[in-house]
Formats: sequence, C-alpha cells, structure tokens
Amino acid sequence: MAEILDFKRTPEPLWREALGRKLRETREERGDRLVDVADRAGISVQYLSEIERGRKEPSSEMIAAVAGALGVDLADLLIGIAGQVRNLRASGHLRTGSQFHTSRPTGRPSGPVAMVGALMAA
Amino acid sequence: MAEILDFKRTPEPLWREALGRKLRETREERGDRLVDVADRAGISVQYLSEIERGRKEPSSEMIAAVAGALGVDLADLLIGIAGQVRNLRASGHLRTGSQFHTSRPTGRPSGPVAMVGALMAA
DNA sequence: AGGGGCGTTCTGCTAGGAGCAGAACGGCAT
DNA sequence: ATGCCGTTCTGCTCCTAGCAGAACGCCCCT
Repeated sequence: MAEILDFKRTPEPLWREALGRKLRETREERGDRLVDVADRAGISVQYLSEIERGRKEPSSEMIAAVAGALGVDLADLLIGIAGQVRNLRASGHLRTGSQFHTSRPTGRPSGPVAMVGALMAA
Repeated sequence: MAEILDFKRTPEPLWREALGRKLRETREERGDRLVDVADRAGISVQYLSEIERGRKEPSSEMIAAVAGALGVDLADLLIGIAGQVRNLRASGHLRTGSQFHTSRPTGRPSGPVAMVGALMAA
C-alpha cells in the first residue's frame, strides 16, 4: 500500500547533490583539504562540508566563491555537474559514497509538490 | 579613482542569472506563458518571473519543478546554462535584453567577499 | 477609447533555512 | 597517545524563499 502514497520520491538527482559531488571531486583531485578551499573562498569549513555533501543550498555568490577557490570557472563546473547528474541517475542516484539520506532541505514546503506537472508535460 | 574601490565587480555571471536566462529562453521556445509553466510547476507566477530574471535564488526542488514543467531534464538544462554563462561573459554580461541591475540578492553578506582567493589560486 | 492578455513590480507576511562559531566525535594514520 | 581530517551537534541571528493580492505598463485588439 505504501507505494500509493509514495509521492515523496525524487526520481532525478537534485541540483545541490550533483553540485556538491562535483565540488568534492574537484577538490580531491587538486589534493586540497576542506580548510584550504574554505579559507580561500572565505567561508566556514563546516559549511563547505555541508555543501559538498548536498545538505545545504548555497547561494550563487557562494558557488562562485567556491568555484573560484578551486580554480574552475562556472561554465566548466556546470558541464561537470551535468555529467554527475547523468551518472547519479544511472547508478540509482545514491551510490558511489555510502550515504543515504535521500536528501533533506525541502526549502519551503508550502508550494510545489512539483513533478506533477512534469508528468503531464511528458 | 573609482576603480580602485571597485571590488564589488562580479566578473563572472552568477549562477542564478544564467539559470534564469536559460529558463526563459526555453519557455519562450516552447511558446509557453509564465502562467502555463508556473501552474505545471506548482509555483506562483510572480515567483517564476523573478526566477527567470535572476532575482531570486530558487531551491533545488524549485529548479526540478520548473525544469520538469518545461520538459527538460536537469543534465541538459545544465549544459544549456553553461552555454549561457559563456555567452553572458562574452557579451559583457548584461546585454541581450535591456535590464541592468548588476544582480541583487547577496544572500548572507557576512562571509565571503569571494573571489579574493580565486585570484590567488589563478 | 475601451478592453484583455501578458509580464512586472510593490506591499506585506510567515516560516524556515543560510551561514556562522564552538566544540565534540570517529577514523586513520603515526 | 597524539594529531590531522572530516563530520556532526547545538545554538544563534538575520535574511530571504515563496506566497497572496493588487496595481501598473505594454501591446494588440476592434
């Protein structure tokens, strides 16, 4: 029965999740630590950690700051994130690492149950 | 003299601006009105308008809802946005339409003046 | 001229989350 | 044991996401 009410499902990976994954990947490729990037970007280390794990929704300015601190420009970053999206979707959307919290910040849950229109559009 | 203190400059287009531009472009290509997309996405029309103009910072769920309502998937959207970014940067970052408010929502202006680290990293 | 569709913008409002500091915890080395 | 690194918890403030309602400007009708 549960699946009838199972309209909480997020079939696609979320923006912030793919973003976080890509940021972490980029940082690790560079061999930087959280504190390195956080300092250069001028943000706190806990917050950067949360961004990388897809738990917080960073503002555009934050994204620019972190991208800058990583030495990548926004356009390239976005391409990389697009790759992440496909790849998260392909792998069932929660693999690679080990976490599984199905995402958290709903933002303001007042408005859109979303996707309902998407189905009609498809 | 002014240019010495001109460290408020955003050399790169911001994420939300490129996102908004691409969303509008996609909607117009489809011949949809704001209200059409807003209804399908389950969000208010004024808010969608603000998103498209790069004035508000939509959550990941919002982005997914709007993208869904436009019939595009996140990965493709991101590629398109990457294009917008390059294009905005190339054209001086404020052309095409006619608006010119140099962006607004600073988010929480407590932390990062940003970019300072980016320069060091470059 | 009047009206109607479309987008923008203003006011006002609530609730929730961005973003920080401080500290404590669990690996994984050494 | 000690130290580095990332994670996570608590707690806090201020901001803004996101809505409703309405008014305004435009352009196209006729």
